[in-house]
Amino acid sequence: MNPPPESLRADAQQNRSRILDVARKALTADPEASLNSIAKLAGVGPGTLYRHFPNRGALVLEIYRQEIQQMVDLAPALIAEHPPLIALRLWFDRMAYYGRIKHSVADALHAVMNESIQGETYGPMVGAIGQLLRAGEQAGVIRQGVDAEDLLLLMGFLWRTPPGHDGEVRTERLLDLVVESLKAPPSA
Amino acid sequence: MNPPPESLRADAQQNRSRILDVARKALTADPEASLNSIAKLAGVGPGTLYRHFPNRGALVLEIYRQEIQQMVDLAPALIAEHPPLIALRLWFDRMAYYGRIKHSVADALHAVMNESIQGETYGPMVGAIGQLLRAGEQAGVIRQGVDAEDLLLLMGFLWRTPPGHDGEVRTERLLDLVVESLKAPPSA
DNA sequence: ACCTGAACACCGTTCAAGT
DNA sequence: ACCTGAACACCGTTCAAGT
Repeated sequence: MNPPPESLRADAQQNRSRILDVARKALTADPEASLNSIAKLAGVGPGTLYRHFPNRGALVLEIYRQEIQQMVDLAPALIAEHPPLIALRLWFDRMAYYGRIKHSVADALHAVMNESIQGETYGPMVGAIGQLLRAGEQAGVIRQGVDAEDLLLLMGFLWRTPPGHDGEVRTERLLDLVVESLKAPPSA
Repeated sequence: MNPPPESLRADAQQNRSRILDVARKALTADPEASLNSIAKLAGVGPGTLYRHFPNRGALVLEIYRQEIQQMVDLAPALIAEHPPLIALRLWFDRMAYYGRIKHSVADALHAVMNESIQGETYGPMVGAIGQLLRAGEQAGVIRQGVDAEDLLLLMGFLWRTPPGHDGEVRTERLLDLVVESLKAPPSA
């Protein structure tokens, strides 16, 4: 799927793809694997790795890009074979699959930290949201049975909104959408 | 808000909070600031920093915990002062504020990488989602005007779902919820 | 044109010595 | 009981020397 540029010499192309293969496995196993250790596993000198990928980010990015490319190619394929709503659902299912097995190296890089943070903060945050939901339920303005953890998870987009004015507008729109979906149906 | 444990000697308490203050600023400015440099800025030896926080994660976690605590305390305060739906909205507004200024150090740690990844993958992913949405619009089963970027942002919870069976169930439930909200209203 | 691998500055982490 | 700071193994990165 992203063949190494043909402009490279044959041995350079081989090195490049062997580095990528090794790096994907090594970084999936241990997100903090050192670049020197990856070079050694790939059987090249550290300088060779740096010739192809000037820094850690460039290497991770290339691995990530290959995975993204798979997702992008999948969309038209699903549209061709399924009704639109099914296609959309299947596409997001695949995205969920990547998230689940942490096959995405970019994501895996954060896993260690997220785990420790999760344990200490998840509970209190869910508790706070639970209070807000219950207050609304008792007042009859929020529908029954909304799960606080679900809502926290869904609200995670807040942490990934692009900076700047556009991001704020988008955030507002999404917040409206979510809050709207929480409202209790008008009573009969 | 999280005063250093009283069991610590007075000078240790001072060191601990000075380290946290310095670390919050330093890590916000540069997510990759070294622990040795933080120790130096705080005017303590590296050993002292490690005595209080055995690794980088522990330090980041403590900073993060202080910020979470603010959010948790805010919930009952808002409930006391506003109608429930307003309280809920204000709380998430505050959460959005943290996301926006990247004041969360945990988040800032990922910023560098996210930026480069963003540029290269955001476009193609939005394009793929756009295709899926348009296919549904043309078939009349997805409502008009849903923004592909909005949807990608909202779907980000997929990357943060906890592993294991519970996570899968929750993911399914949220996917259902989102896909449901995309459906076109039954035509008159 | 590309690769190797020694070398450099710096990192996280430890621990003997101090107070 | 806590702090200091030298020291260690290792990291990312560079670059002269090779083919």
